[in-house]
Amino acid sequence: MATLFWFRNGLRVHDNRALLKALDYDLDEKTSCIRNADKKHSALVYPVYILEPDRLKSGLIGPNRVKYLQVKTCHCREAAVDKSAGDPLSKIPKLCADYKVNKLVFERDTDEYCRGRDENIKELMKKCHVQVETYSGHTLWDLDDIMDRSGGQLTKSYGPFVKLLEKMPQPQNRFPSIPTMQGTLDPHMATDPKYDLPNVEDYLQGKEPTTIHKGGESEGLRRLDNYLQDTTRTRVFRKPQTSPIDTHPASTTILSPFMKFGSLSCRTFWHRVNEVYKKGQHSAPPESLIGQLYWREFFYSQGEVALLIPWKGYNENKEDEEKFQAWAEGRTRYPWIDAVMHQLIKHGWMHQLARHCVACFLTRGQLFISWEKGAEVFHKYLLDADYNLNNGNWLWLSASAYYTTYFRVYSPTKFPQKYGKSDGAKFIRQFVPEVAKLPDLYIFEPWKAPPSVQKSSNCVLGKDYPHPIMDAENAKAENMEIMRICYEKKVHGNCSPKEYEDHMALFKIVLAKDYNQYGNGASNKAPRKGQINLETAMQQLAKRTQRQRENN
DNA sequence: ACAGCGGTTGCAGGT
DNA sequence: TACCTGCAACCGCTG
Repeated sequence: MATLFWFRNGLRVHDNRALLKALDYDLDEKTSCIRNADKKHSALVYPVYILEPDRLKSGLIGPNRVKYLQVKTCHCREAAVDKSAGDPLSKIPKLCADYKVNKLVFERDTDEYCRGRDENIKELMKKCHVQVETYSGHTLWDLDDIMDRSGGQLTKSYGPFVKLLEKMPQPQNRFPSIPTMQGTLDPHMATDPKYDLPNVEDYLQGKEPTTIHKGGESEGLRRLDNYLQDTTRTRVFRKPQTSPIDTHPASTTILSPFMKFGSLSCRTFWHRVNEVYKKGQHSAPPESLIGQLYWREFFYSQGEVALLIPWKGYNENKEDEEKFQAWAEGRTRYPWIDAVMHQLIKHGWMHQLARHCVACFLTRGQLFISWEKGAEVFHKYLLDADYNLNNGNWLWLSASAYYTTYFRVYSPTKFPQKYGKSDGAKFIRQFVPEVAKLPDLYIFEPWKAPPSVQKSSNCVLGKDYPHPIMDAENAKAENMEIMRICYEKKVHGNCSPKEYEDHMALFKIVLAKDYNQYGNGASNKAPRKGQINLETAMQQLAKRTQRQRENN
């Protein structure tokens, strides 16, 4: 009899509990040791990876991530992987029949779509009399254990969540790499061309991959080694202190794509970092390197949240749709925003704070367009695109849930200058050639360059380079006022279903931009100290811009 | 029940 | 350069 091992995430042979189980190793779960490492294998194991053409062809996945799957995603190349393509619901039963399999093993998935798909597979397998074994492995803790420990009511705040994690037993130690797969595989696998790696050329949509980032298990482990070699950097790592404009080298680890595919084990990451922490003082969550792993755990653990802020984007008018497209393609003519979007499209990776800037711009900052539309664009282009983490971060940043200080808005012009004018300018020049010749002084705001400078920089506004799609300061003031009203009426994050009707009624009012009705006057609460309505906000803005003009 | 506290990463203007 | 405050006053969680 034989076992089918289905690779999805968890594309690795190091610390792969599910794969070891499929190979019928006797594991000591307490010490993460293999008791019978030199065992003689009696059953055949067929590892498969199934490309899902519907998902690849639908345009939901860009060429960079498609290509990422083609590189040696894990050492299993040596073991040969069936190049199956098709819908798993029809493919898996067929593979089971072809290989005369009586057991299917895979690592449990974390997202909605995959969990639903896996439930269907389990039902099918019941009918085929194939036993199904699944194992947790993509997260540091089994997500069910986290939920149990929280008493079914999981906090929406990171701090208490970390306290919860710290009360849990330590993450399981990493399992050793598989001793050998020799003798377990169908001997034909080594020579039969159908076991070659999947050919993904068909799914590239005629576009060439442009990313500079490499994938694969070896590369992930090498990157981790390389980063941890600098023990001081590892110990003092504080995420908000790292820089979004550093590219060569980046100021963070860029291990997220490996974590997404599971070609680097989160337990390997956790234990290796903690080994370095033993060498001296170190930073702590949320800012530390371990803290980053806990953010991942946080968003994987979160369930549904109510989405009540009336973002634009679904009954959109033409103007909003054009603005959305401009954002998505890096044509807002705010060079920092466009540069980050071009980095996304070209390389498939940006620093977290760069993601914040463009996400803020699309949602509560400037365009007030739904975070879901932004999340779709990120999902298509990011190498590390992950349903839970992507959506969770968009909810956070748009202040739809989790994060509530909506009045802290990233400036599309000032933010990149925090890291030094010349370095910020260098980043923009890398990705927005139209403004590359502008001096550092004007590259963040080309429309402020005097005509002579525009001319000598081949960047004449309205001729070589269009004007911005809207005034960021005005849009910010207007949107912040809508957000203020939403928050005042508790139209955000998690609300109880019984409040829903009230909120729906408010939507209509907010959507109709009837701000003043719902500003100070119509509120049943006394106005808070300092509360302003839209009109006042606009007046203040006018005053500020007047002052700026005088100073210039 | 409710006041007080803490919250990964804002900005502008100051020392 | 690194840190301070004022802005206006949000939320979830804790005791």
